[in-house]
Amino acid sequence: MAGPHAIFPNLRVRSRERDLAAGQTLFRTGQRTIGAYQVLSGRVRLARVDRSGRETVLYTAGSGDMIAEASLFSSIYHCDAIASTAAKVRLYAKEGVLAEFKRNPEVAKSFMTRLARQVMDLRTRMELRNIHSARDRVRHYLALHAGADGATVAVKGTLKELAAELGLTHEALYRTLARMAAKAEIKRLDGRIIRMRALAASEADRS
Amino acid sequence: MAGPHAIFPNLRVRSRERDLAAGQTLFRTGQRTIGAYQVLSGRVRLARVDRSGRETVLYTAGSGDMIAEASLFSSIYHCDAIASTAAKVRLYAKEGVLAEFKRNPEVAKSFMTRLARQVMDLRTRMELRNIHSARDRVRHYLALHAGADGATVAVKGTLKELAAELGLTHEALYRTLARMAAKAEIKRLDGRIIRMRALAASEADRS
DNA sequence: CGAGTGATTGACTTAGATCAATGACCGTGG
DNA sequence: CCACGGTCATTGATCTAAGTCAATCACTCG
Repeated sequence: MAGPHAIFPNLRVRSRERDLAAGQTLFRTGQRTIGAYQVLSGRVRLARVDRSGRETVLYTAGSGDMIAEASLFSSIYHCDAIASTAAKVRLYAKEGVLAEFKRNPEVAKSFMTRLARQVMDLRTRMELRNIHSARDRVRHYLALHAGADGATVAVKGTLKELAAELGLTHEALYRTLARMAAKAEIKRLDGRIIRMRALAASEADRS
Repeated sequence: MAGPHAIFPNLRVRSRERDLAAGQTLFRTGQRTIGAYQVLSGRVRLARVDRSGRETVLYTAGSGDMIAEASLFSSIYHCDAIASTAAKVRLYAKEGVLAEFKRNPEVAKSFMTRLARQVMDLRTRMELRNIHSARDRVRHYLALHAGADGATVAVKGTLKELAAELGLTHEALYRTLARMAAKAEIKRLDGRIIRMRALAASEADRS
């Protein structure tokens, strides 16, 4: 959970913090947009309610995540935002941000950069989720997150969190890592995972 | 596949079409960026090659998808782009686009809008992929894509494509739909799926 | 009219989800 | 200072839904 860094690091865009109790609504579909938010702590879910009255979760934002970016370019919110846990959020007021974009193209550019990176990240994650085998998913993740040496992967946060990011149950992840370690495909030291034989890892696949 | 609409509908940003043969490289990691591309037909994959020489696919772009948006803000490409099939792409030259952004904030804004929407879309898809049960995944999808009446879902493309989007095998999708239809949870007419009893769909879950 | 593809269904297998239990750690309040 | 409640890490046993392989039928396209 690296402490959430500000969305607009370079400049003082008008922003305001707000605390939410669990279950509290941040905004609702149809309300006029006042800006985008960054979740500083806790979890906030975006959801839509269909005609039948049941809620469909679109996304659950955790610490550091931004929500309602698109609201900067729209006059009303298109989904509801509700705090799933007690949470703290920072509001970036729409007019302030847009005015700053117009005034200062560099800020607009850095925001676009941020969005573009997010798109890439998300696509990468999607591709990961398309891999069905837990082992291959882990391999893919390790390959993508290897440090400069191509072998060492620093695990940020807990393994449970990693499991969630990989779309696996934590048990499945533990087992997969254990099996890979048993086969000397990886080694584990404290918070790091070392990929051994990054080469030639396609054969010898008996459990 | 709905004909790909131009990325910059409003104005004539310098763009150029290019045809790729299957297997042909569009760009490689480390090359200087010349711009972003939109895939007009065929499929282009983004991939990284790890130190061991094996390729990890980050994303496969189909007709209408944009790739390398982030390259507009970076001086080098960070992954390889290779045509998986014969393909046609449109290049939006970096300088032209960036200059236009600076000159015309509205264009920048519309591009940001596009990126923001993409982020939201991707997050929504991610949330979908977090659902493990095929049936619930289909339900979630239907709820999200219901038309104005809250019940009718127009299926764009083939069911196989839908299966891919849902992250299911086509067999699994066929079976799930068949089962839901058998239980009168949905009805199917030509290309549409009608959600019956959108309400009260949580009980009665025997196969 | 055959080749290619989508849609569909059957049979079988298995990987991963689920349920469950244990040990290590950690902070905290009494 | 230590016992207790909570969470993470780990492993075992079991079950089932979804993947895999395979076959069939309907269509469409040259």
